[in-house]
Amino acid sequence: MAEVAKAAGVSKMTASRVLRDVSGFSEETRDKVMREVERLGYVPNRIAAAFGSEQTSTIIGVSVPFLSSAIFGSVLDSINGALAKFGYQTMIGAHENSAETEEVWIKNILSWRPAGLILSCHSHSATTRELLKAHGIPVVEIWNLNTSPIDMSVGFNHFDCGYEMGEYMLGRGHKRIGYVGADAETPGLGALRRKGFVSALKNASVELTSEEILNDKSGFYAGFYATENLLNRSGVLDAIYYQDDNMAIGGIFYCQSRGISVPEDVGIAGWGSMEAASILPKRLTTTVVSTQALGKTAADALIARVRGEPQEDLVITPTRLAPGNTV
Amino acid sequence: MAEVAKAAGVSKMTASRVLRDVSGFSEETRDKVMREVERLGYVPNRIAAAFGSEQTSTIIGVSVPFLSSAIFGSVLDSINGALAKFGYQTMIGAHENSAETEEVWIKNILSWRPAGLILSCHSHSATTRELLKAHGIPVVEIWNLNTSPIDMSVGFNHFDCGYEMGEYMLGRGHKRIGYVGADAETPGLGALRRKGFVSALKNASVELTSEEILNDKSGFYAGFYATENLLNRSGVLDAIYYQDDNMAIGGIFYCQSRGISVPEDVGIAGWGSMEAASILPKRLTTTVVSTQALGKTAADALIARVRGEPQEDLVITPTRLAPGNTV
DNA sequence: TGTTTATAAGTTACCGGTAACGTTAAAAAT
DNA sequence: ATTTTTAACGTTACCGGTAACTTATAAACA
Repeated sequence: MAEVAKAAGVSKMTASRVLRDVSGFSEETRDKVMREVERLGYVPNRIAAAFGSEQTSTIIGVSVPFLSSAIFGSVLDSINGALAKFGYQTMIGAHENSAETEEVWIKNILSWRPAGLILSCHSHSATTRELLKAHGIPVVEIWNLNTSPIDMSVGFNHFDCGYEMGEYMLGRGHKRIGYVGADAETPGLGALRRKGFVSALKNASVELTSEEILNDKSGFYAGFYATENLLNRSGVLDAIYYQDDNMAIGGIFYCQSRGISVPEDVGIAGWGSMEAASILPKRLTTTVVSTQALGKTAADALIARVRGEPQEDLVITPTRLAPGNTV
Repeated sequence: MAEVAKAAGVSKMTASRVLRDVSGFSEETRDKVMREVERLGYVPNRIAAAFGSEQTSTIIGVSVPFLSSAIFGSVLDSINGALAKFGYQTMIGAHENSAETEEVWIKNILSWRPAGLILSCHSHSATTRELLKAHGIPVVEIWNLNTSPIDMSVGFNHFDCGYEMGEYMLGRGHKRIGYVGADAETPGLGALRRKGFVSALKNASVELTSEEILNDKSGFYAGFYATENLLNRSGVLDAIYYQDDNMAIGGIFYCQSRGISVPEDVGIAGWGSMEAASILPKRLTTTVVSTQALGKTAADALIARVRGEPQEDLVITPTRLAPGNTV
């Protein structure tokens, strides 16, 4: 910048002012400086800027369970787009549903003095909570609505999603009901939906007949395979609730391959309105969620807090049970 | 750090040495310093570190078309994991298959003085190429093997993938052949596979009978819908090559919904060995690719270059045509 | 014993910006 | 004509580490 300033015949400080577009320079000076910036191909050094102004950087840390998850990918896209628009850079982390991995990542990212963090879908270690509180950095926890957040929480109410689906299935007259999930060792929020689901059944004095929770990651084949296990083990079921749509689709395919009709022989419901469901011959009964809305809301909330604007601590992102033709 | 040093009764410099684990201190001193680090909850300031050591930062920029794409998500996971292991932070960007968006992102990330960049799946603007060459920063271009890369290239040979599939289809006796793609306005590398495919047909004096390239993003429903358009327009086809597996699956479902048998009435092939194909009743004919291998290879290549270790400029990630039961 | 060598520190200057404050000259108010 | 205000700059110090150098101490050696 010193070079640019010298070439433009002004002081470093004036060049800095022009580049940051703060007040204190004339139009004429701006032109002179910008011309030299262009000519010399000057690329500002944000490291020095972040360092010089005792402020935090324009980095925002975003952590998700896996980057390969389609549904979180779409949340990430939405967050990243919203943040980029306001001049923030996204630093990502994949915590793999482990509080330790998350803690390591958080320690790392805090050393970059980020302006804020967006954490998803995991309960944090004690150290993590302390660290974040001590730094007083804006944090949005997303995915599940957390009623006692570190700072802010934007998310779906997974328990209610499950509860609602439980009531719906009972309402359709089902009695022998199963559940299919994944990630047994590192439970995500599917576990919370299951809890809500089971709770709805309990209220009607119905027990979960059987369940199959794999150790694998969720996916089409996991759903296929788990359904096979479940049905082999428990015999006839009226309906099965799946951790998510992809697993439910796998279940539908298993049934199809064995000549089991859906929903006549067994009802199937998922969660998450995932894209794959769009090609099924029957519309999948599921809970519709907007990952776009979630991501944007979370990013906006974080930016508001960073800028010191008023912002609710809790924002629920609505979900809707969409009855299809599979239950 | 000054506080820590003072508390430990050593100089700032010694504390710095301990924290970076470079030589020049005793075990006793390390213990003293580390104890105070723990006690005071010191989190190092990497911004100051990157600034102080005229070096580049430990940030690595990674740009992909979309974060919501399942296949790139898996590449990202693999890259991020490999980079994190070596103490690098990933800054992501989504270029949405636009050279301008990419350019804006690159200018932004360069202001963070990253140690290196991983760019995917897009030809760059002239300004971008100049900027990167001028900065002399290590760059790996991934996804497609680029024979004249800015710096390094790690990828699949998309043209050959298409060519191979073209030959395979001809070998199965198909003559009236169609193509289905997406992203017409912002073509990715599906366009290159199509080119290879068409080229194989041409070599056997076969013209592409018909094609349907949507403006939408690729996906199950896009494949479903595009197949409907294609078949309505061109009547009977022997086989269809799809931009990727997800679209091919959509195509299979369209056929199923209309009572068209695969592969008896029409053959269907995709690309990318995507997870969804695992639940199909028939194994999908496709090209198997390893996104894991690609990501890890790219990250390793970049780190090698950053560290000044010897590293090939071009690394091809092998692909394999996997004949299934759909062609 | 004196000299060399290795190890463990401390000192100083500096990285490239920005905050805070000081200066100047022109415009506005009295 | 003088004072006050304001916009447009310039100066200086500083952010929190690290590189490069210097110094102190102890061990190894001729």
